[in-house]
Amino acid sequence: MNNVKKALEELTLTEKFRQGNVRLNACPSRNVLKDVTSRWGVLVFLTLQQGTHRYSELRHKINGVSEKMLTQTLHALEEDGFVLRTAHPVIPPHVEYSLTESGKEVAVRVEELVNWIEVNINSILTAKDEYAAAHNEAG
Amino acid sequence: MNNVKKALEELTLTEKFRQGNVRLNACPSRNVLKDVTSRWGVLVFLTLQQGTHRYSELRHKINGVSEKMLTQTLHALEEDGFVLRTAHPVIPPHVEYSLTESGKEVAVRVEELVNWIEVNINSILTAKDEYAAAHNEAG
DNA sequence: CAGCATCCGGTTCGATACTG
DNA sequence: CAGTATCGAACCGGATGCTG
Repeated sequence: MNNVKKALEELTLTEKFRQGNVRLNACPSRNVLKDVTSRWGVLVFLTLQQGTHRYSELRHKINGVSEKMLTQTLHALEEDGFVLRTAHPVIPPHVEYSLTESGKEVAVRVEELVNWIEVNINSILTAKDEYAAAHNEAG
Repeated sequence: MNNVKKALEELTLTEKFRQGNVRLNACPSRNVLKDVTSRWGVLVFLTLQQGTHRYSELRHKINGVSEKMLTQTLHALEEDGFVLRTAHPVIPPHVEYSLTESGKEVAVRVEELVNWIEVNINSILTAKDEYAAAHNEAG
């Protein structure tokens, strides 16, 4: 089946990455981009840009995120070198997340994008209404 | 209009489900943000920023996108008022997609983000390697 | 050429329950 | 508090058939 074939190709890719220093000509930036622009990745950047946060603080501020997805998102961004994880060996556990230097670079660009959308959300919604009306006039 | 009123009520309901919060202002932008930062949304912005494209051209340039997802993405962005769809009534069909003014505004910000990542992809990958090494030193 | 409708396997998401 | 494990639900993406 195609599935097997595809899985095999992906395995090969994974192994290339694992074995280390192979710089693929295929764009790895798309993988990083996927982490950054992921649903919760964006919100993590926005939140951490305002300073260091604990896990529970992130969970509280990023409304709607599940534990699993927050953990998963933080892991990915940590692996990409955008987020720094600092675990204090105390009981109860105390873990802090902050942006690295490169993380801050990304964050300002993410913020510019989000900021534009928030500023223009009203005209966007208006356009949406008009679009819906135009496509639903027979209603 | 009744449509607007009803849409507003539905929006409020959606907000309650999505956020469980009273802040009506923060949430619609999150929906738009989701469209913009979606996996293929980003690539559509980047491609259309270079000019008008036909459906098949988009499908060809955005490597890996399926027909269904491209259609779905274009619909969402059109509804948000970022993409303009122009269908020429000829046989065979000729449909062109381009960015609206607000779409262009978004596109430049998306491009800045992507551009930074592409420029810094090497140091990001290096960091990734180091991270993997540090977490895998036992072999 | 540019879609839409549908089915289906695979992946991802998210709530719950549980661990250290 | 900060996660992990698990399972059902939702979503993604390919294939196919049909339309104009």
